[in-house]
Amino acid sequence: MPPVSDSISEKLEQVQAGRESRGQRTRLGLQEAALRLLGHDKSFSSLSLREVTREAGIVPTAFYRHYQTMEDLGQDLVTDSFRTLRRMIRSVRSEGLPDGNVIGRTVETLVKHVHANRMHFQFIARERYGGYSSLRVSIQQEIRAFGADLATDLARFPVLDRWDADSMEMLTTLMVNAMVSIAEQILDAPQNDAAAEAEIVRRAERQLVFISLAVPAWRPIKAAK
Amino acid sequence: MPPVSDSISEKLEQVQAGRESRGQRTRLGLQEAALRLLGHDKSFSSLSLREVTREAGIVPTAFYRHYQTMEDLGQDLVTDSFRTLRRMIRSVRSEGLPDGNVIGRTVETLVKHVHANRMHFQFIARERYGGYSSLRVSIQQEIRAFGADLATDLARFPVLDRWDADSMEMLTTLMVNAMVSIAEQILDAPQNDAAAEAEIVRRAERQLVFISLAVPAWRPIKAAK
DNA sequence: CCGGAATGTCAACACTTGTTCACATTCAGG
DNA sequence: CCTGAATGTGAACAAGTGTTGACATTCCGG
Repeated sequence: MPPVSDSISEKLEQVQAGRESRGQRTRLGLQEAALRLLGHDKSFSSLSLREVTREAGIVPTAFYRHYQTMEDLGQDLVTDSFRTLRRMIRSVRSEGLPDGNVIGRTVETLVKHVHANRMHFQFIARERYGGYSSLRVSIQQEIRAFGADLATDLARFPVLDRWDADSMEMLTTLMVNAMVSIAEQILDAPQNDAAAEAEIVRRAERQLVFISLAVPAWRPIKAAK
Repeated sequence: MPPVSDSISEKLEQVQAGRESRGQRTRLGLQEAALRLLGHDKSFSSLSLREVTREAGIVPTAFYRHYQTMEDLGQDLVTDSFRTLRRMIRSVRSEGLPDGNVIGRTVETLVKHVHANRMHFQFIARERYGGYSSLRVSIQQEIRAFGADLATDLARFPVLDRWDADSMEMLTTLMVNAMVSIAEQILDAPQNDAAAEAEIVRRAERQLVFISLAVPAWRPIKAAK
């Protein structure tokens, strides 16, 4: 169970022998090198091709065997990062219907996954509004898709299944924004500071509880269609 | 009434003659040049010293007469951007107590000011989670301060004046996040597309109304102090 | 008006960058 | 096994970068 490469191995469907080809391996190496460099303060857009290849232990020209430009590498990172995100929400969904406090469990899993995929989340946070515009729109699209997923999940709740699409979208964007904010706070908090992190979690849960309080009071205009 | 320089002229209190000194002028020129370049897709961190001086119509070495490093220029831009933000909230506050729908007026003023200071807001959005870490923390501090301002404003409302500080902070961060999100959406929307913008405003108002619906249901634990 | 501080200019440096080309190595399949 | 494709390597280029030092200009206060 290699810790990272499985996210890649899913990608190649036509390679019958489970081993990744050499190309795929260094391709992955480039992605990991970029993520590693991103941790150290810089943003992806201010990351040079040579820097990445150097970190990946490869000569600059070899880069072109895999990507035409740095922007393409970024695209790969976007899709990969959101693959892990989707996996997360899938795991939450599979834990059955709301029995305990859903909010607490959701926040907990979110935090756990942010830690497990720290660099991917960092990349997303940094590129969401900075750097290459193509990456920006990709990220926005993926976030919207994530919100849609969340909507189908929420539709299984007692009251919400009667809501119109517009109201649903409003609620999900509100929650997605909250979750994004949580992830960013976790990333900015000092690592291995359990107290600070607990405080963040506490506040996040209070926020979500507060939001949920508005649900019964909302009158979704279903006839407006 | 020079459109931009007034935000700077406030700065110099010891210059008695209303005219800015040559130094202040080119200093301002550098800031404007940076903002101008930022509009064209790049982020501040991936902006070279020479690029800025070139845009400002100045030789690279002259830069050092005003700033020690690009990061310092960024700091100036941060404080300047938030000066306009504070001015905005002040204007909303001075419009008297809540008579009409507060939410509508707030969103409207926000959108107006985003347009009036488009490049400043763009800078903030881009650097909030990218690039130089020193700028990141400055921005976070300023945003927190903005939330505190909002809290004192909200404390004049009937119900909220009984809330404890913790609950107040939760509410303000929720609203600030919403406003930040609005600003970012406005920035990303195609300019001069009134329809798209109206849609954004509509959604934003619905979100804020929704949030406000939770207020009566919330039980602030004041004794928890 | 004049002398010193503030500001701006020019030339040069040592580096890094993206991209190219020709050449070496590795690999997979007939 | 051997051939062609995939992948990696090395040298070289033109251009851009941050920073330095010495020199010119502008400006303001005594």
